Amino acid sequence: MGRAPCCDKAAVKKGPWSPEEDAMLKNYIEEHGTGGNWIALPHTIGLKRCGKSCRLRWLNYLRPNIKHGDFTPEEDSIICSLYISIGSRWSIIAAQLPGRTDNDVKNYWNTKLKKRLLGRRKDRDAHHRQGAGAATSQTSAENTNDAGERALSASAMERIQLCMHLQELQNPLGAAHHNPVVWPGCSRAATLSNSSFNSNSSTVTVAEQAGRSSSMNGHLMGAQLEGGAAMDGGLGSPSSAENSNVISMEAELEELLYGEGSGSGKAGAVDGGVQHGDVDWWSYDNQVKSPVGCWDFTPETTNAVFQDYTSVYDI
DNA sequence: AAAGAACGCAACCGCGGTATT
DNA sequence: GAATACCGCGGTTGCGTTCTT
Repeated sequence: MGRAPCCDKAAVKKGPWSPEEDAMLKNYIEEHGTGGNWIALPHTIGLKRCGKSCRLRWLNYLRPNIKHGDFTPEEDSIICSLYISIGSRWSIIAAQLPGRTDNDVKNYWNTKLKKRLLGRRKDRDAHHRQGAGAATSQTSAENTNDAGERALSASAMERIQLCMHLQELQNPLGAAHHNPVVWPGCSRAATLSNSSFNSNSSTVTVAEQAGRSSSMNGHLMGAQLEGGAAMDGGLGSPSSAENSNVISMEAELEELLYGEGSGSGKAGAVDGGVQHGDVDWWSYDNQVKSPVGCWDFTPETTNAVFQDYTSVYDI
């Protein structure tokens, strides 16, 4: 038995909101509140809109104190850091940015930040494929790579790349993959109240929030470690069995990230990890002054952000 | 100046979680 | 405990705008 539709699709208007509709909704909610029932609200007002649509319009546009326009470097920093930590949990990330909505943050990440940070990945991939193609024809290793790309969500891949970069900044010789930010199950849960990212009104337990959803959308753990090795959102250090799985996972990730025979996973890494392979795929433009110049803040700032997270996760 | 491509944003869709009956 | 209804979230789409050729 399927779920009943929340509204009569044929009877509701779709598409952009008119100023009149905005005014009706805004006036009513400011005067009466939502009444705790978004589905009934449009009928009450006389709007030919779906209740969900009204809710979205209110939350993303009409609500007081909504901030529109450019994001500040501080906001960029928070978004990047939280994305690394918890992935595409936009509502949680937006909660740390007063006046920003999850939709705003999501759009900003997808259209600006992601491109800025990962824009060079295509180049790297193209370069990698070209090299592999020159050595052999379609190898099984390459096929494995492709399968891995499918298995790992884009979100997970991005987080891995970002974390490796940040860790290499902090410790160029260290194992970038031993990062509880990427492997949240490896460390104890901690709250953002210890970090610089807690809002005035709410303290978000990132690990809890991240583990709350059984689906773990876009999360590496959910995608790759289901079964015996699954690490369930942070309940202590992994067992030795888990460790061995993590190690094999790391090997797999190295394979995915750097290709066959990458060894330590640092193949081609130079100058504090700016480059992987032959492409400085973290750089945004040619005027990069620091390895993270694309973020418009200094390596010190970046390290501070990372330090926040290492402390949050009690490394 | 025109056409096509790329971009950015608002809105929609579908699903999972949770409260209620 | 099961069925139902609603809420909230993340992913995706559609379309207007801007940029490039």
